[in-house]
Amino acid sequence: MKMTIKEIAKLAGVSQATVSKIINNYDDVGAKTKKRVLQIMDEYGYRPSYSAQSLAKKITKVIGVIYAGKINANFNHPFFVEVVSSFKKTMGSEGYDLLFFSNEKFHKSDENYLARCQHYNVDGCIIIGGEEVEPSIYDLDKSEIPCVGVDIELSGKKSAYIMTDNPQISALAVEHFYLLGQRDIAFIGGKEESVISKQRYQGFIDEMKTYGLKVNPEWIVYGDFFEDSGYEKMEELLQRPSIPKAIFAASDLMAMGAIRAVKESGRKIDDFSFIGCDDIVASKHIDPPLTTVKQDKEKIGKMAAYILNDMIKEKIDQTSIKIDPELIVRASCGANKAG
Amino acid sequence: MKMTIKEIAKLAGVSQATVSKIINNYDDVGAKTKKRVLQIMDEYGYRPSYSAQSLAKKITKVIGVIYAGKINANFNHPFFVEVVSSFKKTMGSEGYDLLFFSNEKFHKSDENYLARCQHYNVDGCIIIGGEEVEPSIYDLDKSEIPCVGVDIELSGKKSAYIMTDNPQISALAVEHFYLLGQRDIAFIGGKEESVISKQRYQGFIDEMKTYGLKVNPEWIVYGDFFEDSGYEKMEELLQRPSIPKAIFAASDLMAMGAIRAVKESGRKIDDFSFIGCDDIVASKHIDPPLTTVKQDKEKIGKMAAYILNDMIKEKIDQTSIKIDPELIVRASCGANKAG
DNA sequence: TAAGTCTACGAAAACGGTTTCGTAAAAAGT
DNA sequence: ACTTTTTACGAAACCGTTTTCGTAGACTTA
Repeated sequence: MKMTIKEIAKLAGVSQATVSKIINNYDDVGAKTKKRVLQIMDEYGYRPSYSAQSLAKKITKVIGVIYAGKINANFNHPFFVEVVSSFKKTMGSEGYDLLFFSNEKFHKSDENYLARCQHYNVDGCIIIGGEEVEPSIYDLDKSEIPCVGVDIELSGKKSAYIMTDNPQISALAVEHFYLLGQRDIAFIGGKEESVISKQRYQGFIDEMKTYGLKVNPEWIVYGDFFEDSGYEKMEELLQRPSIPKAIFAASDLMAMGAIRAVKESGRKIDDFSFIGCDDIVASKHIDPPLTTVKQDKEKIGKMAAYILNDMIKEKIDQTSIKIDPELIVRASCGANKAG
Repeated sequence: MKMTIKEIAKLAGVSQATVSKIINNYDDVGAKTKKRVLQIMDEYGYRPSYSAQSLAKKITKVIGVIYAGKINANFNHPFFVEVVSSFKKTMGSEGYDLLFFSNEKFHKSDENYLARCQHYNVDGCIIIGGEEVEPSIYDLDKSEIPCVGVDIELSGKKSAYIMTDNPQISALAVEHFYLLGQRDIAFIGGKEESVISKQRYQGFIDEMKTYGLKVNPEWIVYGDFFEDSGYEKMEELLQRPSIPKAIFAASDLMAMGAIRAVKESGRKIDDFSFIGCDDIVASKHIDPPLTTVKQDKEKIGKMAAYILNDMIKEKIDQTSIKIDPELIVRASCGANKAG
């Protein structure tokens, strides 16, 4: 049965206060008493109640995990899975558990994320961006709760954010295409409303300009980072009066979709060049192996954890960090294809 | 600033009790009073404290998510990501949030999962198997906390579990190979200690027997469900005095690794046939497109949620469910390759 | 109009801990 | 041997809710 601190105290013949002190490692409790109480706690499998504890202390040791989008889609996007996995690992070693908010609730009530965080009294939270952001996120951002954003720009004084250098991502892709002789370059962005899409678009435009390449507005399209959208958008591209030969997709998944589209259209895949973004596990296995701009997901997750920790401990505030991307060359735009 | 129920009560000129009743939709509170209090709560952005609430009621509306393995690896395995994603969605619509336990804590203390669940007083939990299971899981299993297992057999009276019909998975694979004329079939299992590996192995053996095929013990190897292990195990297989021509891998990721291994060995990929398991997103894109035994991840997650819900509401107990697998034929064992 | 029902609300006891502060006894200092 | 310090512990207030039960007054009913 479920023991309470009171019962343990009685069994041990001490006061609640003493038991509590033992739980919390106070040093004003005698060695033999401590041993005896510990032994009793163990024997009865006593565990302090989290609710009671976090009510009394004002600390929860829980971090809220929030997918900023309206549809929670990114929960299973490989990029975010890896980022969150890394984040979880390092937060875990700091003693935090992760609370994933379901945004299905929004359909039934007027609750918002700030309310949820306050309700649970989380010590801090991580906000996953990459989509059009649910407006209530910004209330959270402005609040007193430490927040770290990934792929979303936060500006509150208890907020920080981290993302790969997005313009740089596009620059790397465009440069690679350029050096390979490609001139007809298309851009398949992610969710158009997201910051990262805008930044990647801007980086794309700028780098094209740098190389004196002209960007064809008909070749700028937007998906949602997932495979299906890459397929659809590539289909559209293939309908254009003039068809691009080099495709930069803002995610590997979309690049995979795009490749599938040209294959299914019956065209020769070798007539096209593809560069993706993320470098997910599958990218090296697909046909053709995908050249991509790698994001350091492990590092992003780890850094996010460090930042959040420091913010919770009030050691820092309001930072923003950019991580360098890296071009991974595989076979999806073999040099021989250009011209 | 953070309001409490007491302050709201004072502002509204009513008692705490009345405010509480409004929060909890009691019907013994007057309409005008209710309106007034509601308006004040809204104005001050009042949110009841989760800790206080769950201390007073005995309900948390939180589900614990536990990866049974010692290393938490499955957190980012595509199969489990999709299962959990589906689970999350349907639990979310029932008003539950998900608490992911970090098992890093184990390195620092003697805490176990039951303790954690009791500590947080979760309403129920989902346990993700597929690995060698951390022993304390079974204490949880035997406890009063409703548990649903995925790919792990639970036996407590408040426990249930769900998994794909594993022997059937192997049977489908072996049959397909057989009908294609393959006779030299190897088996790359997942974590050898896991139930699902054992069941798939058994299914493999049995079906081989059914077709009068002899199983070569040298061709039975075990990885860990991830890509690297598939690569390594295939490398080993390629060292054998006699080399198998058909490989059934217990996960698509391992199949991908195996394919990579034969490619890198310089052998012709078309001389080998591969069947994977799971049907993850990438499988259709790889080279060659992977024939695989699909697991219905969406359904597994959803069913797990339904079961858990029913158990929490004490409508059922101790069920176990098997989901049918489905063979998805692609190009990785083209009929022309057999012989 | 007296008695019985409702309605709307509040007092107060939980829920299971933490933490401040006070103090008796033991140890140390002189 | 007497004061001072330290050690080990407990009383009690508090954290923010929920929930039972009691009751004053308004409303019905006969």
